[in-house]
Amino acid sequence: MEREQKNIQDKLDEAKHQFIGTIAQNMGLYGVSDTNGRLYGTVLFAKRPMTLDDMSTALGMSKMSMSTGIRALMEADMVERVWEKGVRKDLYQPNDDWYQSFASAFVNRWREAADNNQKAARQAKKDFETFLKEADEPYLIEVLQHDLEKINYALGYYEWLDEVIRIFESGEIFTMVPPK
Amino acid sequence: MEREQKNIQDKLDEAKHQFIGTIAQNMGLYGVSDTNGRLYGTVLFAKRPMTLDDMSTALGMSKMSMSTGIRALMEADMVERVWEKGVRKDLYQPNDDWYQSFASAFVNRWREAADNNQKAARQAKKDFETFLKEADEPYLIEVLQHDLEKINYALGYYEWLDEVIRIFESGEIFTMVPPK
DNA sequence: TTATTCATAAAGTATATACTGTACATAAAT
DNA sequence: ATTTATGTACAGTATATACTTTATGAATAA
Repeated sequence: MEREQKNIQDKLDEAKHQFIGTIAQNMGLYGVSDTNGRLYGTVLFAKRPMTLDDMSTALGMSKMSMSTGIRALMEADMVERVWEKGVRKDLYQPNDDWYQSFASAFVNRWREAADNNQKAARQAKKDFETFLKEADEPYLIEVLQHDLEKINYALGYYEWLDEVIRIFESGEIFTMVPPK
Repeated sequence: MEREQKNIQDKLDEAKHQFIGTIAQNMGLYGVSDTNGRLYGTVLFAKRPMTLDDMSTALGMSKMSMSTGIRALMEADMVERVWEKGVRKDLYQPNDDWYQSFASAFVNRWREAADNNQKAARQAKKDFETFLKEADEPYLIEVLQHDLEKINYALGYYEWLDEVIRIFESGEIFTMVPPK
């Protein structure tokens, strides 16, 4: 019987390992590397908050990697540091609001890019319009009009994108598609 | 006057270069590398469809890079090959439905990941439940229940994510947030 | 058929990224 | 005050990625 329980334990570890491997593989979408994904999975299934040394032995990797990895996960708000009486080492546990993590990952990635692009497009539009006033060679004028069309299209798109991002940013997405 | 027009042309090129640089920088979000982003920008503003040689001289990079770059952009549906009578070389022009590109980029990235994760979670749940039936050591049972909670949470999340992706996939997003 | 032009494959090189081991600074424990 | 434990900076190494040059195969033109 002892033997059999041991087998279950092994099989459980194997099943968890499998699952963690899969989600880690896809965690690049959240801006988290493969290895840090496995790190997150390990912390996620731990029954208790883990220390860097725990993680190091669990994954068979250097403590330094755990240190930098956990920092990345903290910045992505995927783990949090907790304090426990009498424990000197830093302890980490999963911050497992995946819905919020998704929204944050999405917004963080797109917000800055969208803003930069919009700003650049506005500047380009201003420039092009100035050039158009100065130009009098037909070919150049034609080119400028063509370019302005492109820019105006881009500006419309950025407005739209801005609105889409805002839906995730404000949490409005959670009323449109309610969490389960 | 000729001199002045030349100046405008230069300034225009500079302004375009600036804009292209900015959008290229952020195009990583679409799964497109920096350089391929500039390549797209170049094709976008070209007055006529471009050949690989055109691009090569425009960007000062090897033709081979243009070849692989343009293939990546084709796969991302950002450029298309066009045919012109009497022209032997392949010609490419921008496929500039940015709204659709955004939706595709989003869906392509998340759909497969979400499906994989969901599948893995279902499998894990099945495994865990089997183990739970077999187990009779209290500690092990406790661990299994803890793990099952995590998995059930994950499954709920994947359902939600699936629905979010579906909104972009089906184009429903365009009625929720109409293009400008 | 032969010659030429074009796109791409293969191999090589340079640059960036991820990980490790060692060493150090900080803070708790004695 | 001294020692010990803990997290992180730094430097070095290995692996992956991006780009170029050279070579090859396919298709058109002569």
